[in-house]
Amino acid sequence: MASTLHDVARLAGVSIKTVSNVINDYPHIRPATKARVEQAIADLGYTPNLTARSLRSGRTGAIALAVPELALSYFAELAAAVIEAADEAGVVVLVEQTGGDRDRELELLRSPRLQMTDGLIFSALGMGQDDAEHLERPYPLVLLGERIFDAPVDHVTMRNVEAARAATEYLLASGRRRIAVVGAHPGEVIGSAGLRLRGYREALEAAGVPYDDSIISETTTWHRSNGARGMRDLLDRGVTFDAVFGLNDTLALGAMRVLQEAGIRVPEDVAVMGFDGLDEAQYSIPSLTTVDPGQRWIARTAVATLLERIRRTDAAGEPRLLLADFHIAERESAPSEAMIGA
Amino acid sequence: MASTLHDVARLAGVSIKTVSNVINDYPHIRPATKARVEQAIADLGYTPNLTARSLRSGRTGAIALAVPELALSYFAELAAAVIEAADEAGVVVLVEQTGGDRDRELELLRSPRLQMTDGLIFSALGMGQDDAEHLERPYPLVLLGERIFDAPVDHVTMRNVEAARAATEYLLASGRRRIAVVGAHPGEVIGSAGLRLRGYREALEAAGVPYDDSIISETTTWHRSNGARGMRDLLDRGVTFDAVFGLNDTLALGAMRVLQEAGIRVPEDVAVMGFDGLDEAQYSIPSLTTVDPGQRWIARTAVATLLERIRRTDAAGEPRLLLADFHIAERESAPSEAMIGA
DNA sequence: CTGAAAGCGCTAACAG
DNA sequence: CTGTTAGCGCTTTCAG
Repeated sequence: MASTLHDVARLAGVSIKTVSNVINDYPHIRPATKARVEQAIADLGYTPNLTARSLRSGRTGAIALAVPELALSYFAELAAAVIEAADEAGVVVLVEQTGGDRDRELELLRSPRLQMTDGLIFSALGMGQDDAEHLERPYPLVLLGERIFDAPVDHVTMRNVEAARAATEYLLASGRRRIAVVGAHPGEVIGSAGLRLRGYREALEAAGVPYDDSIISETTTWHRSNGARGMRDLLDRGVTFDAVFGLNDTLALGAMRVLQEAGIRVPEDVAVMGFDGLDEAQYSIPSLTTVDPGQRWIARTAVATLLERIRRTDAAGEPRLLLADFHIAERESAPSEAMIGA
Repeated sequence: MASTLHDVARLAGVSIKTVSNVINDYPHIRPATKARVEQAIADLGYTPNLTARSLRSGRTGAIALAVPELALSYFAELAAAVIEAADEAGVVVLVEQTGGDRDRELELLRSPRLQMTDGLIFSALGMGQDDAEHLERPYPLVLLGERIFDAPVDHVTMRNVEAARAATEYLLASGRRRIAVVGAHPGEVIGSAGLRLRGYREALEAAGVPYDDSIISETTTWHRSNGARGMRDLLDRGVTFDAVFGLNDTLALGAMRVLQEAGIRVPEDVAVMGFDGLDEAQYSIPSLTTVDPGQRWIARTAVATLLERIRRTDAAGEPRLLLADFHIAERESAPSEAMIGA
């Protein structure tokens, strides 16, 4: 079926090595020979067999990306950015879904399937700090997410605490004092929820505003329905608040919907702030003010770091922690002080 | 580094063939031998080298999925479903993004990278009917989408015309007569926009409602902002309508936002209908009535069909056209007749 | 039931 | 500048 180096060599009347040289454009080849070989390649429609090349070189030209769930916008956007960055580097991406399940994550880390790739970008969600050791494998790995820190691997992530603190400060600066939270994880310290809640508390404390857990709503997963449910809980409790901080955009959008159903005006009665900087946050009604934690930078940096590790596997160097810059995307659901003044 | 069959064979004191037999659980092995080999495998932490296996067998255990853009919810959900189905079959998925660009789609079809996979699920968007011939390749391929029909490949897709017709009939049945459309593609006959518009026209005609192109808004791409812009156009034209059919959910959501900004009540003044059955359509305010064209079925069927082709590449059989069932997901933005009566 | 050996298509020493 | 050759690690006849 497909032609091989031998076929090309035979047709061009040269040896297999010469053909190989042409393909990998080895510098010293007589132009005439080169032309003859190229002609033969064209005639046969020859393409090198990548599997054979992989076996020989130990490189596949593919990387793996593991995320909890592609259908979650955050991970879809992450995957899109990773694939784009990889494509620019001439590398393809194999995408795995773990469902955010610890066992499946651990299983993936030991999976022989990973041999089909040169390295892994791993967005952990189910695993916790105690599982850090499982990340130590003789295989290029870049960790994303905020479930595990100080593991012996490169880690690209966002400034959760600082970004959540900035978001809360923004709400405080706009005059809000009773800021409810949707999406807290019971007792969590590390992890997106725990860290963001910490940033929230730090901002309150710095401003001298008391922390009140009656306006903190907890949920396990971060789908839109959870944001809606969380807000319903808050309303049912009969507590008062003048702002809501959704620990991610999806939650904030769900919460905003319930607010509006209840006849509460956004932002006049209650301001809403999200976290993630999703595309769709621009198109809700009202559009969602959110903190963009630098996801595209994270994707690009993860790919660059992984490829770097793959290239120089020998001179490993210390594992690095790389943190993205964040910024607040001010929109309608939570205008800044200035806008209110206007 | 990694141990090989030879290492295992040496440790177990058997030949390499015996080890291979154990791994591929060949039936007739003496239990004692088998146990000894398994012990050696465990001791060495041996895992078979998949690249070598691929070279030998000609199979990679991976398939490719090409979509325009993962950040579009529709394709993210499609990819999630494809990966899940593939995973159940023990196959991994390499995801490529084409940007919906014809040249990149054609390039992908000839890409040597595809050798790293056993087959391709190809969601074409930029290519048109005239490019059908390019799909005829000596490589298992399943086509998705509605840009190309009657190509010599398996094609899994939705009933665009019928589903759009049903959506329109639903609006007509609920008493709407002036149904605007957002997202039409100028002059398109085949393709999602063209086919869905045809279904729309068929329904109007059957009901004796005149088609009026002053309430048809055109757009090239199908992002949320296009839906918003389309609706603004309609409002600027000063035309009247009592319903909007967004040719996909994203457009419908964008359009709905603009309606509400303009103080037009949904569904009281204008009903809104989408197309795609996206998860997020459940969480908008109001929730979006939409037609679910059977995307999950499409994903599962595409994977099953592709694996089937890969398995029996010899007895090819005729290319098949597989069409998903659709249904209308009735929600708040467009209540049915019955609901209005209630 | 198990061993020996060929070869998938390619790259890279090593010769010439 | 180009040819020969030895594997990468595995599967698979073909013998025993």
